[in-house]
Amino acid sequence: MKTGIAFKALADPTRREILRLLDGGEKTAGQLAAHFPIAAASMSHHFSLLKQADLVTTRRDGQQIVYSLNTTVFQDVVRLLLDIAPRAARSADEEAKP
Amino acid sequence: MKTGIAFKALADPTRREILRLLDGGEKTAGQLAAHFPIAAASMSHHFSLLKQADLVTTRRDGQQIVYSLNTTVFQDVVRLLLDIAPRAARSADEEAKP
DNA sequence: GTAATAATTAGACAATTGGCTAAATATCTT
DNA sequence: AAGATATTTAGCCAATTGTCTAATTATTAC
Repeated sequence: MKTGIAFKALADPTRREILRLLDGGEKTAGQLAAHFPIAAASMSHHFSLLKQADLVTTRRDGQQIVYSLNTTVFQDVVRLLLDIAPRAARSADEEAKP
Repeated sequence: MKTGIAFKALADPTRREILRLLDGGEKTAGQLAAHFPIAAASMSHHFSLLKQADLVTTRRDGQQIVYSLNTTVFQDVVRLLLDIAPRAARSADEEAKP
């Protein structure tokens, strides 16, 4: 699994925000880009990283590329984070859904 | 909160492993360093980052510096990750403790 | 098939990163 | 106070990162 890449992907605030937006439902590259004061090309670079990490999937819809959150892999990452420090995580876990 | 820094701290495999070791209990800088094929000074740099992110705390015990996992902040990070994609996280969460 | 729109790729740039060695600091032992 | 041990700080370097503009590819509309 591409764990390392996933953590790196999460290290950037823009990419975290992209994932946040995608959790609300799939969006086109353009729709996503509109949320940031960054050149489209730079956004594309972020998309590429997220894809490498398998955190998002894409499909083409005509002229547009539609991005979706890969929930499966996102879940894997959460689990891996919990694995790093199961003890510490335990109580966060408890509190997460009371 | 220093969220961004925490995610950056997690982006490096060496640092993730340090946290993993610390989840087993506090350890001195030397004990931690012994687990890696990296110069002590380089390890010190990693420690410094983890401290900046508040993921570890330190105390001096004679000649040694003892590192501990800051479970509180680690939990915060887990929560923040869950916040990025609550929908996606939900099922990971479910499965985490059956 | 030509022009317009959406997105990506290519190449350049400064800034950051992770590693190193050497030097500095802090503590303990004698 | 001098030497040994543990750790950190200071510089240095190559590799990676995040951004940009310009050029390219893919699709749609005329």
